Amino acid sequence: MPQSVSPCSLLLHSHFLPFSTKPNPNSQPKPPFIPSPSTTHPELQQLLYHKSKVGFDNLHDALLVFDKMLQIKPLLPVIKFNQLLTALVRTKEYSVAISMFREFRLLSIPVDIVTFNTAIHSTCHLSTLDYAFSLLAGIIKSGWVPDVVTYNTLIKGLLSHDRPLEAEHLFKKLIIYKEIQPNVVTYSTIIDGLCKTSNTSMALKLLRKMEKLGCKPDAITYTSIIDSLCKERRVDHALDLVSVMSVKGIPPNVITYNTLLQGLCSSSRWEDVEPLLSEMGAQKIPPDLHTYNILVDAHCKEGRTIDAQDVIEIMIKKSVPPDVITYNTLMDGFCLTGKTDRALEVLNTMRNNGIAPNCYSFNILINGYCKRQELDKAINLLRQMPVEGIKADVQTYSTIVHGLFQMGRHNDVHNLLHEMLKKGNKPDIVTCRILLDGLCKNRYMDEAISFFRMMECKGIAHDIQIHTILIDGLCKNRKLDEARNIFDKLASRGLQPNVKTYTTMIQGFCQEGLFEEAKILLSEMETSGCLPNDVTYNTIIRGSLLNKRYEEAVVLIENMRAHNYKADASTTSMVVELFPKEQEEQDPAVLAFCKWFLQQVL
DNA sequence: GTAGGGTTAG
Repeated sequence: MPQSVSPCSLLLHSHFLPFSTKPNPNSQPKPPFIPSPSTTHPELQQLLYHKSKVGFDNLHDALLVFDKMLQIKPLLPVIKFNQLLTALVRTKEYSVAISMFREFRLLSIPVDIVTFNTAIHSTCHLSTLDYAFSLLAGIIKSGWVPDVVTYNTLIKGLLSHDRPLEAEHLFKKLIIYKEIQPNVVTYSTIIDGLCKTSNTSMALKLLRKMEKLGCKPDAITYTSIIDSLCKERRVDHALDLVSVMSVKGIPPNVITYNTLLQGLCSSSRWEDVEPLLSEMGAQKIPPDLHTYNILVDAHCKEGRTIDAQDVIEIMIKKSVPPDVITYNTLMDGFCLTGKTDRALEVLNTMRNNGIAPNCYSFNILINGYCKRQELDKAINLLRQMPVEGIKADVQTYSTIVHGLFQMGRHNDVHNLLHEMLKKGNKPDIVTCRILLDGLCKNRYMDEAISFFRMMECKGIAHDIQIHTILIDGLCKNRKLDEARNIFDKLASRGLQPNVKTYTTMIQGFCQEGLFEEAKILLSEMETSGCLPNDVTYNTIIRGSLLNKRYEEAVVLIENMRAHNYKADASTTSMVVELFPKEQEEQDPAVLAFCKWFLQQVL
């Protein structure tokens, strides 16, 4: 016989409430929800329907509803309990949803395939999928039949846990044994998985295949591929696909347009932004919060914080109030232009507008301070975080550690890393990169090499950036042979050098007078399909000057200009330095080169 | 009543 407070509720209260009772400051004030003995069944049922769409405001409400439901005799239909679980999923309380599902079973509350599917969905959001598959076994053992939703959920779960091969295997098995008829969600899920693992061409093939098999793709199917094409900088292809959608009578929605807008902005296709926004207007698709946030971000990344603020003004006028992401983006914009004081003002503005800063907000500002070498201000913010109920994360600590290393304050690094571990933050690959880089930059080369070996043993050194950092450290500390040794082993380790890796090694060769080797590596880089960037050109040009290869410098500079790259400050100042101070000491070749170069630059 | 797509930071 269920009590007024079920054992499950007690467990949940004691275990989860400390983290979930804080009211959400973003939500409008609402009358407190307390289902009382006078709450009628129809009221409760209506509330359940509503909450299954929007989620609960807090866990406490959810548990009160559950207790109330248990008191009703005869038991409410299964659909109502399913709505309760769905509401928990909407609140992102996945582990609570699973506990509650188990409670259903213990209390012999009837469940159906939808209940199981919702439980599986919750499980897929947690760290392990084992329970999801045991639920699948449970469905079959209990005599139910898993449906297409069950399998779609599991496929998505496998994909989001980085297990694409198992997802593919499951999909193929389902087809072969005719367990289910895949639908548009099945195909869209797999297409998105392919897109997110850089297999866009396979995704396009699957798109054609599903159509051939008579399954009509929808806007979501196309949006996944459009996003992938945009991220690969194939924006024109993405635009073509939108035309295809229109021809096929699949109208793009606001997410499709936002995806494209993001693609245009990241590819600096500003001239195409206005027309896209007009098209949205013509299609009667008003911009949403995401749309505005993309625009704010685009302006900020270009240093146009005034335009970004104008967009925010428009948002407010159009009743699309800015959220924490909007303000964080603006703060980042101010930090990018070195205006940390303005960024701090934004932090206060958001508080005044009733939007609570989150961990990101602090991380952005801390990063801004670290870049300006204002480490004490960064550390003050770190101390302010717990006061506001925000827990610093691994990124907060890594950012400050990076800043401390840049300032040469390696003694403070030690303490901060200890604090980070003590507070339960696990270092990630970025923390490792920062530590390795910091050791190299602070001339702890032997320690850096030992740290690298330790990472190798733990299996986390398999990362091109880690190798590049070590190669750079070795080169800068005049250990070219060791650097070269590691560089030569990259391919056999299955690592592909990137622009930075090549450029670092080229710099190493130039610095040691091995200009021929640098040139060979540059051509190797080009043949491998890795295009030199502005830094590569500036590096090898400085190398050619350092090695007195003026004629080659001329060719390289012309090459660089043909690619629309410019000489940077250090290349330019190097040329200026070359100008002999005394007329009599002039070397005609040097002088000719310098004159030519300055003509090019000025 | 359950499943699939888009925005911020080291």
